[in-house]
Amino acid sequence: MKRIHAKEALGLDDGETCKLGGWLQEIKNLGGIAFMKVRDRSGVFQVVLSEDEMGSESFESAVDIPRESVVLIEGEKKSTDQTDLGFEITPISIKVESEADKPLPLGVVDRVDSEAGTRFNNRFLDLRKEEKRLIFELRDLLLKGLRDFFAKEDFIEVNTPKIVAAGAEGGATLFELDYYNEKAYLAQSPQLYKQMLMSAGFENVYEIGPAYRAEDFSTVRHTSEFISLDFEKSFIESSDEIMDTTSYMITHALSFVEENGKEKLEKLGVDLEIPEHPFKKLPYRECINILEELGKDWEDEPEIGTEEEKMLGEYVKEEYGVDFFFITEFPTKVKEGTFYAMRKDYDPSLTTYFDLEYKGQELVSGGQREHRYDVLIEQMEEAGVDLDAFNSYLKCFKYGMPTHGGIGLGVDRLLQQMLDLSNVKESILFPRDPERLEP
RNA sequence: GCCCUGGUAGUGUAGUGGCCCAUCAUGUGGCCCUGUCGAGGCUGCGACGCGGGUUCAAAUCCCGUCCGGGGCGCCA
Repeated sequence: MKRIHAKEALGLDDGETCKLGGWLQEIKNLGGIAFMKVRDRSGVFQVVLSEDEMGSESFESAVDIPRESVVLIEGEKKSTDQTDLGFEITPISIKVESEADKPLPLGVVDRVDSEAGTRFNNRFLDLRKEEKRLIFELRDLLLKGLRDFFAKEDFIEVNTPKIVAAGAEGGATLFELDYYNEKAYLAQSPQLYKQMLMSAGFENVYEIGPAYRAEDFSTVRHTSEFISLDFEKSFIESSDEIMDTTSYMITHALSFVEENGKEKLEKLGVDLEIPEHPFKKLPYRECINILEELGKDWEDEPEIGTEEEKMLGEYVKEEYGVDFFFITEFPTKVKEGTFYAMRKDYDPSLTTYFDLEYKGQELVSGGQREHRYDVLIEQMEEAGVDLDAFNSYLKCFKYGMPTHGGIGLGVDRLLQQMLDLSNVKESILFPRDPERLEP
């Protein structure tokens, strides 16, 4: 007999036999009668064990099965109003496919909390909890929603190398590795490759892939390995086009999640607000003014740091009732390392670069790139970049490069903020940070 | 990199110099219980991260070390 899920058994007639399988969540033994709670992907079903009907020996061996063992139950379906799913199983046979050790290093349904470190050390058990699995089912919907948008907008999905010879930014955040006796790095960003594809004439591309940063951080919004969504568009007139695409993309993806994940969102208690296109734009300089009005006082140069981001997030929420807003026209000084950022013609102290903030946290960074070879070289020299390391990148600017721009978005952060998760690591199956390489 | 916090049974905690051969819960073992769903009752098991030091006395104070959590910088 083929094994079916608990939800499917719901459709069976009373008295029909079926085979169900899953993880033995708990046994409530009342003496003479006992109830097994078995969990599969679709839900938790109940198996009724009666000593009178089974005989003492099989009753005793059944109630002795350790929690979280994998069991296969063949039995008769019986409707009842005494369980959540509306039925229970009277077993004909109970097979232990894989017995769980005792005690569990992490309780799946225990009435005590566990620390995040303990949970991540035993992530396979942690992920058995419905509320954890739902995060990843919603992540799946989010990625589907994003891909759905790009398909509609005529973008092609690409994959660029993750083993690279040079980084997009400074060297301090690069993971170094040995590449056939040559020095190589894990890619921080697909930035330079996306640009080369613009020169190749692909026009609209996007990539969803890992990015690596060797930063020594300790925050709830950083990880050493994250999934970056990057897109790049050619023949743009200004960075406004990039911002437009970004806000369409996000409204589309969040609507997709809401439409297809209503029940999941509800189970997690998330009230997902779908933003309206276009998103609010606040120039950097204006943000500084707002912050000053809010009572912010700088000793030196005014800057938008983490605290300021949160203040601005609260401000736009109150003032405009929105979770998303762009900080535009980043000063060239703030974007010092970003040598490929195009500056404003009318004021080279400003760039075309912007950030997108979601609930007071940085989610996206992007802008128009400098496509003019000579200007790019100047900016690289100014940034103190070793030009030789970027030969293969620079070459593509010499033989026909259209105007272009794009963004990088932290997918894990988007999910984190969307579901109000306390730490970005909760949105990653097996997160990496300076202290964690396993599991 | 700087700063703040913490490490006590499998899990989560109480205990800040003697009242601690360490509290409670959960778990786990044994026993009782025929409709549980945070089942219930009785009973047992199980821990002070590591190394030094101070003291008559250290889970508690000091130093070092290892390992968590968080803030800032930085960033997606």
